[in-house]
Amino acid sequence: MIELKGKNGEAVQLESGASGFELLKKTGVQDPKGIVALKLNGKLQDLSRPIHEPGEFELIGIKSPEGEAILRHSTSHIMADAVKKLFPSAKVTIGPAIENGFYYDFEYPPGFSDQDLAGIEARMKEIIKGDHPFKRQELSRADALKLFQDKGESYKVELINGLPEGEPISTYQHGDFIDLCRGPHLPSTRYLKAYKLLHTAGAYWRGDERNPQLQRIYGTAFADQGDLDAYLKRLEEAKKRDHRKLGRELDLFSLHEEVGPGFVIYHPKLGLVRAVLEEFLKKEHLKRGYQIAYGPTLLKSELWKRSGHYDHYRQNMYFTQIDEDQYGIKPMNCLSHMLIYKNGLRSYRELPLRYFELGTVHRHEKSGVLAGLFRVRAFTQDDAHIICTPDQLQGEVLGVMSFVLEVMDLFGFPVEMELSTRPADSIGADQDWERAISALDTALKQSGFPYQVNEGEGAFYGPKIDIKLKDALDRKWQCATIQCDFTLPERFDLSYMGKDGEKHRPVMIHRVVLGSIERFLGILIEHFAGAFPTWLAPVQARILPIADRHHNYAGQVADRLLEKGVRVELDLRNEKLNYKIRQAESEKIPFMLVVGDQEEQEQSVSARIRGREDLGKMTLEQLEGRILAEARMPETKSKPTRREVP
RNA sequence: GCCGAUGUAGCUCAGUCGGUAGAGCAGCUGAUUCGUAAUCAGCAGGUCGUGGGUUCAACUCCCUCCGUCGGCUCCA
Repeated sequence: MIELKGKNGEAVQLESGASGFELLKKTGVQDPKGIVALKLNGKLQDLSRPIHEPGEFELIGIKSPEGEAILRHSTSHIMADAVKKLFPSAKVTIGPAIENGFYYDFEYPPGFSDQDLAGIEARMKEIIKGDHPFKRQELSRADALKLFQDKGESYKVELINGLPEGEPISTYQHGDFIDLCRGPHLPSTRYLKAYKLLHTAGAYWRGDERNPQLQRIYGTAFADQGDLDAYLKRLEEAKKRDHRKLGRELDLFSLHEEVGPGFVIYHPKLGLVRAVLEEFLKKEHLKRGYQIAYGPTLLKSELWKRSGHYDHYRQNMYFTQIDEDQYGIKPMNCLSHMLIYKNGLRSYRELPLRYFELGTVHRHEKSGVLAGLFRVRAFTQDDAHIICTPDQLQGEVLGVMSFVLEVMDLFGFPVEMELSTRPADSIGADQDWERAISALDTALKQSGFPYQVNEGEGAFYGPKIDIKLKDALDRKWQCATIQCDFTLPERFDLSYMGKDGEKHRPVMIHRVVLGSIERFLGILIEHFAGAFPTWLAPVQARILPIADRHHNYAGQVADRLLEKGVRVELDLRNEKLNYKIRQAESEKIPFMLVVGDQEEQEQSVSARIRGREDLGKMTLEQLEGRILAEARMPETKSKPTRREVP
């Protein structure tokens, strides 16, 4: 007999070698069918596996994150089974659970189309009905190789050969379908109640574009139909908020085949939002001791060679010729800022110098990655380069982090942080990289924020902290980034006079807060579903007179608000109030101000707020107070920085 | 760039078996002067993404290219 302890301290006596099912019975859990696996001493395993060791156990419910992952992984096996039955020439590769679902990659040169999905789903249904248990088997490397070689599953053979010595090799079988797999899995196919295949896609074997392209099928599965429906509804909701759709409907921006892919045309409404956002950014940067700079779009290729961009970033750059010289169109804003710094002798007393530029950059992105405002070929960054002494580096990184957090907080976005280290294609000395990484790492630790490390994902000139925000639909977006750079100061021979009267090398931080204005606007559009907060709304109030005889008074109300800087529009069209309201609502205008006989007599308005009901009548003073409170540009809590003559 | 899908009026979408296009909304004109999500009537609007091919005849079938969408790789 062995003793197992549950999470809540309950002890269960079990015969050594008994299965998880027996353990399940002994715990007397309410809904045994809702338990899909077991965690034994921290390791997940199938319910069917025998238990030999005492220790701690945890029952994994189908609705828990781990349970859902198991459910989805098993669903991918069942789908692979169905695909092999319908398309016997398809070769299986890998099929993991992912966030919100799963996929399975097949080598199947004819490719699957979305029409095939219904057939595959139907076949899956039959397999599920068969109530086949998932059976685990461990086998020797030689047996495993033979098994999959005989089946002609060359990708599985490659995977087995890649497994480290000593790692147990296991297969899972349900019905007559066997797959190389670590597990664990559902007890049987019947546990799968709610699933849906979503779409097909191409994907490279092992994610490398030099490898053959496989056919991927994405799907998802949930514990019950309700959860699946809720998820599908969320996808629908996301579709409704798609900034490309709203961009058209709200007349915000457009992209044109005749202009070129990835080049955004701002319509006046989004132009206004952008202008307000940029004003906000300028204020916040000035407040924090940044100085505004501007550089040209074209710089001679010689300069890009010096910076390393020509050798390491050329495939993303555009070049052009002027007279005898080749010029590069800037993909980053740093070079001009380097030249500002170099324009004179610098003293340690001047540092840190923080150059801020709303700089428009052009990058040659692959055609397949372009998407609305999210991924474009020309975009404007709220970019800055901080040049400081090595001693100041840590503090500056922390300063940028708190800047980003304050701004994200103001918009109401939660954030996540990531640290990216040295990539394969990079420049600079090892020791500089180490110093830079440790500077960022220390700053992160000091901030107390949890973070994840992405090995080899840094920029070619230095490591970076990426800050990702989460929007209203819980989707993550890369916006802010803080990059540490020792090599550009080296390449441009930047220096400053130290206290000791010697020349020293400064370090540099590249950083953006919102990142790309285009991307950030796209995120805002989706986050707010097009209903911008009043301070950003292109039109803040619209005045809706009931009949022609109220036009004069409507004009007076408009003038009064206009004088206070409110963005007001008059709807003097010969239409019924209902029509005007409907239109103002669909244009997401925050304040709708109805004026008729009563209002004119009382010198008031009847206000309606977007998405809500009638607020009732209010005097013009009340109205002004209310609108101005919402229309004022918000500010982060940081106090302005003093400036001294160095 | 690669895999798959897709492209008809400003927008959303019909268009059968191949016989050169239709609706709603938006627009314009007129009537209506109206109290919290669409007043009525009339008019106008399209080189069916591009170029080529098959055919007596192509929005429809085939090929090319371009754009877009979903992914892969990449990324702010």
